[in-house]
Amino acid sequence: MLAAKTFNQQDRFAHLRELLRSAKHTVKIRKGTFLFQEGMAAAELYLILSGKVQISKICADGKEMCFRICGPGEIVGELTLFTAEPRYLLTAKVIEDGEVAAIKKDDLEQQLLTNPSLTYEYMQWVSTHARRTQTKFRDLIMHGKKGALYSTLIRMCNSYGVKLDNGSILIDLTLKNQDLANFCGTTRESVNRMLNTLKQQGVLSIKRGKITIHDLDYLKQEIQCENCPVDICCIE
Amino acid sequence: MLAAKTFNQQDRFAHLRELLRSAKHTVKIRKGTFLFQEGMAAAELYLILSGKVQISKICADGKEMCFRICGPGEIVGELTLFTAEPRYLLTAKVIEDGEVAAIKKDDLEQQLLTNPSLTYEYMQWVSTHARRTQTKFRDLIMHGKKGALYSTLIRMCNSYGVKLDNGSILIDLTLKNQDLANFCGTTRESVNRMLNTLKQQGVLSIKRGKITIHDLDYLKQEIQCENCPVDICCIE
DNA sequence: AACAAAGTGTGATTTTTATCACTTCGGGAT
DNA sequence: ATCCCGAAGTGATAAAAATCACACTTTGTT
Repeated sequence: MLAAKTFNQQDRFAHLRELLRSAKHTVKIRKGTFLFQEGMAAAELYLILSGKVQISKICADGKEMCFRICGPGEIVGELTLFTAEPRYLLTAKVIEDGEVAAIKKDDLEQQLLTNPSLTYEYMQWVSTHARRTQTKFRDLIMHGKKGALYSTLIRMCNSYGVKLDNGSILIDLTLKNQDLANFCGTTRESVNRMLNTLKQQGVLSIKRGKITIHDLDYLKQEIQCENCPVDICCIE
Repeated sequence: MLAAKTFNQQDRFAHLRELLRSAKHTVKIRKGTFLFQEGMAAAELYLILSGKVQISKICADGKEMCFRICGPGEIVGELTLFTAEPRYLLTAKVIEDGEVAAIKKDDLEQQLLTNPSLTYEYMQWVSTHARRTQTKFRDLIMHGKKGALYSTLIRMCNSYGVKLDNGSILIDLTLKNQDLANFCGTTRESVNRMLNTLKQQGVLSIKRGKITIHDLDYLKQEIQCENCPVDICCIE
């Protein structure tokens, strides 16, 4: 969310982004550490300046459900805004060194409420986010695990995809089978088997941990995709 | 959402509700008809005055995923707010005769942006909603179909539950096995078998289509419930 | 009361998904 | 080059869930 999308769309959230960029307080983040963990009291949210952060829910039994992978320009911790006793619901793990700007939740709330153009942008942003989450989970639940994987791949094309000359789309993230499994709510082995079938069918190929989708339409067809707008059909 | 909760909580959204109640234009709704259907251009949202409306997504292959069942005091169609080219994403089917107040989307947006206490309440409302949706779908995906059903039952206790003298909780809705299946993303038969097992274990009982939960803790334990706040742990 | 319609309950079977237990591959580090 | 390690790949099996087919109940209607 609030990402500098690879598939260009004009920036509907210019004021909001600008405000966040003006934050004075920045923090370096190191791979393997946590920006925050679920349950922690939350007083700040973060704008990623560089590096990558993975947002996920960690279960009591060790299972992990991954929601998004955030890069430069994205905000994390936004779900704590406008809540009475704010605690992080999710865990933010740093997966690539970088730096974040820390924004005090209270300050930001103040600004969002008092600056009209910010108010408007924020409402638009939250609304888009709600629609996105709803469609995403619908996909994850309604067409079995295969549907969950296909939907995840389609959304990743929209979130992290780079269009190649030959028309294929490179998902510009290094993803292990396990990572993908965590996005879909399935197992590493299942993901592996499904990916290999798709490889054999020529729907995609994988090189050095990066997936290239050759036949996006095939994936869309299989989950009865209705071609929702790109700002809805992406990873959170 | 914005429901007059059966489990009392003070009304954090008093101004918002009041505004909506003041809408002049009301419409009678008849069981079996649709308040709106997905894909339709959306210019209004609705406050339910009486009757019941079911919000769901209908798939190309006939499958249905149910999101919520709304009664008096609840708003439907809110996902269209602050979107550029508004279309309903979901379908609202009337399941009990009643009446709704229709609110012009544009008017409401105007009010939400210009009246500060409304702005604040709306932001709180949307935020709560986002957290709720996220935790709900996490439950639906992470613990298999049994987890999906248990989570749905727990949330229904919070949304529609009436506490009985003996400590049990009556879910005050007439639900068919198929309805529950649509909430959980599973089949009627699976729901039936799971419910019967729970009956035998004394966890719940069913009388005239209404479920009473005797051992809520059992359900919570099975899905590693972390006792999130009631305003998060309910049906949308 | 009799009947139809809708919904529930259940066995048998198939399909999907997870789990377990390995083997193989590929890219650093020594 | 060789060793090592984490990840990928894969067969065998078990468990979970869906599907099919049909009997049984309940509910509402004439």
